Amino acid sequence: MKPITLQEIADTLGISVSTASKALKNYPDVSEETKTLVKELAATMNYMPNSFAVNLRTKESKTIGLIIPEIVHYFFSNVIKGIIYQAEKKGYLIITLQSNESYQLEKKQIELLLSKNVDGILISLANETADVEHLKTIIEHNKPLVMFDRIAKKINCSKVVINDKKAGYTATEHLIESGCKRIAHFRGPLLPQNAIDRFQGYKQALKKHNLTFDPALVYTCNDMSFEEGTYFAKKLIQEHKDVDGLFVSSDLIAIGAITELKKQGFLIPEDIAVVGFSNWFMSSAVTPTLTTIDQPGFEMGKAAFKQIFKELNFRKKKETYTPKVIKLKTALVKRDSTP
Amino acid sequence: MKPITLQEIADTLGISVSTASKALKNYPDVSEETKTLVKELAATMNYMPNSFAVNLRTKESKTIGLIIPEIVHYFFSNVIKGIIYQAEKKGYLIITLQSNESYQLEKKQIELLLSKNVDGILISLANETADVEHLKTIIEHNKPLVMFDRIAKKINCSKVVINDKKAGYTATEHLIESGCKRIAHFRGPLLPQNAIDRFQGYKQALKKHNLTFDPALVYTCNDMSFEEGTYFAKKLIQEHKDVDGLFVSSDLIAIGAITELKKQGFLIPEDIAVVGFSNWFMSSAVTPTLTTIDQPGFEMGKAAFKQIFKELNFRKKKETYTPKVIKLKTALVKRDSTP
DNA sequence: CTGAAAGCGCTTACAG
DNA sequence: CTGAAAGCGCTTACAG
Repeated sequence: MKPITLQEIADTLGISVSTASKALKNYPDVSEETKTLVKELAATMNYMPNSFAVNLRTKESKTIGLIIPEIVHYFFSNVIKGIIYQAEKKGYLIITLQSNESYQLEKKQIELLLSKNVDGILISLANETADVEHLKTIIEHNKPLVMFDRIAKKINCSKVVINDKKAGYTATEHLIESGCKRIAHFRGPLLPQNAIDRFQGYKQALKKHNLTFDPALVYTCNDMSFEEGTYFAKKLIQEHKDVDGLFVSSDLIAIGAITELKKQGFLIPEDIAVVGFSNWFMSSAVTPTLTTIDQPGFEMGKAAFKQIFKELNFRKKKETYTPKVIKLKTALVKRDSTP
Repeated sequence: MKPITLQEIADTLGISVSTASKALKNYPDVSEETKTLVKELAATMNYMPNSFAVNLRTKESKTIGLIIPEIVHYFFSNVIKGIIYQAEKKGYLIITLQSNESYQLEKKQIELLLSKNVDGILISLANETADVEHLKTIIEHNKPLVMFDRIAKKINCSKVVINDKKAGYTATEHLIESGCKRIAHFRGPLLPQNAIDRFQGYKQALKKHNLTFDPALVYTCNDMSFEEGTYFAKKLIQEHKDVDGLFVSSDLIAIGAITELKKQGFLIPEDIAVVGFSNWFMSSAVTPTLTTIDQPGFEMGKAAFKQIFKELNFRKKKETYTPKVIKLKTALVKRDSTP
C-alpha cells in the first residue's frame, strides 16, 4: 500500500494542492464546501501527511532527544516514563539514548541528535562528565536544552532538580533526632553535583546539631550497586565499631548494607539506624522497611518535558525567556529502619 | 548559529550543489581534488546535511518505533537498552512509546508512529491486547514489524522470544526433582502468550512426572507486583496446607511470596521450595537467594533490532524474505530457594 | 475563494 | 569530470 499524497487528493477532487492543503488545515479563506469535500476524501483514503515533507517545510520534527546515563534504573526509568508521557500528550516523540555513564558517548550522542535535527535535548549527565563544553554546542545550535537530576551548574539552561542538599540534611537530621551520635555516609561518585549536594547536606546537619564531622565515616560509592552496599557495610563495621547511624545516597546500596549488617548480627534500627535515598519501590518491601527520601522521578520527567515545551513555544513566538531552575519537592518517608 | 547548507559550500567553492553532494558521498565520478576541497570545507564549516531534506529524498529516516508495555520494569528496560545499543551501532535511532498495558493506547501509538514515518516498528504487546488487527496495518503500510516477548502468534512477522513453555517445564521439573509433590503456580495474566506457555510447561512437567494437575493450585496474577506475591502466598497457605513447591511467573512476585511465607514461619526451601522467573538482579540479593529462570532481556533487545535491520536491508535490495522466529536460550539458575 | 509559484535542502538520473 | 534539472511532498505568501 503506497501512501497517498495531497496531490492525489487534489487531483481526484479537481482542485489544486494549495487549496487541498489549506482545506485540511482549516484556513479561513477556503469555502466550507471545499473543506468538507477534502476532509472527507482524506478520511476515506486514509491520508496522512508525509511527515518528512512537513518537517522540511516547517523546520521542526516534533521530536526531542533524551540522553540518560542508564536506562535500567528505577529512578531514571521513571523519569523517562514521565518525559514520554508528557511528550505524547503534547504531540512530541522522544528519541532515547543511553550514555552509559560515559563522557565520550554522551558527547557523541549530542552530535548525533543534533545531526538528526531534534527540536531540543533533555539530558542527565554521565557520572564521568566533568567538562561541559559539549553542552554548549546544543545552545549554539539554537536548540533548547533542559537538564535534569544530574546537572551542570555552569551551563546556562533550564534545569529540573530536587534540593539534594536539603534532602541530605533532612535525612541526616532524622538520624540525629532518632538519637544517633556517630553517623556514617555512603555517598555517590565524586563528580555529580547531586552526590556532592547530598554530602553537603549531611555535613550541614551534623554541624547544626553539634556533631563532629569525621571524614573517615564517609565512603564513596562508584557503581551504586547492592554489592557496593554489602562491601562498604563490611568495611564500616570493621573500621568503626561505634557507628549507630547510616545515611546512604541510594536505596539499593542501603538495602545491600542492611543485608550485610543483619547477616553480621546487627539489629536495624536498634544497633544501626539507616536512611536511604530515592524511595525505590522495594524499600517498602524489604525487612525492615527502609526509611528514605522520596525522589519524584515521574514528576521530574514531566516537569523536564513541560519546560522544554515552553521554551519551544517561546522560540516559535520569537519571545525571549530566561532559563529556569525548577526544584521538585522531596519528602522523608519514615519506615522501620530508623527508630 | 544558522546551520550551513550544501548550497553555501558549493557557492564558496564556486562549484555546483550536485558536485558538492557527490563529492561528500564519494561518488567515483568526482575528481579527487574536488572531493578533498569539498570535504575540507565541509569539515571546517561544520557542515551537517539537513536530515529533513535527506529523509524526504531517501524516504527513510533511520528511525525505528518501539512500543513497550511498561518502561519501569527490569526485564523490559533491559530489552530497551539492548535495542538502543544495537540501533546506535547501526546508525538508527529509537523512538520509544509506552502502551501502559492498554490496547487502546497501543493501537493509537501504532497510528502515531506510522504517521511519523518510522522505518519500522518493534513491539511487545500489552497484556490487554486480544485483537491484533492493528498490527496488520503496520504490514499494510509496508513497514517491517518485529515482535518480542509478548507476541501474537497469528501475525505473520518476525518474532524474538524465549521458549516459555520449555522454561516453565524446566522450572517445574526442577521442583519435582527436588522432591516436591504438591506444586502451586502463580501464573501471569490470561491473555499474553508467554503466561499461557509458562503455565503449559508447568502442566507438562507435572504430567511427565505423574503428578496430578490441580487447577486449584494455579493462581492468576494480574499486576505482577510484590504485593500480589504476598497476597497469593497468604491465600495459598490458607487453602492448601500441603503445598511444598511453588513456581512463580516472575521474580518480583516470587520475592513477595517468599517474604510472606517467611513471615508466617515457613522455611524456604525446607517447607516450600520456590522458583521464580526472569533472573531479576535482586534475586541473587534476597534471603534466601532465589532459584529462577534467566531470561536474557538485553540479548532479546539486540536480537530484535538485528532482525528488523536485516529486514530493512532486504527491502532496500527488493529481495523477499520470510519472517523468522528467533528463540533465545534460557537457563535455570539454581540458588537457595530450592533444596 | 482558488491556484500558480516558490521554496524547504537535498539526491540522482541524465546531458554534455 | 561537472552541472542543470527534476523531484521528494508539503506550506504559504502572493496574485487574481
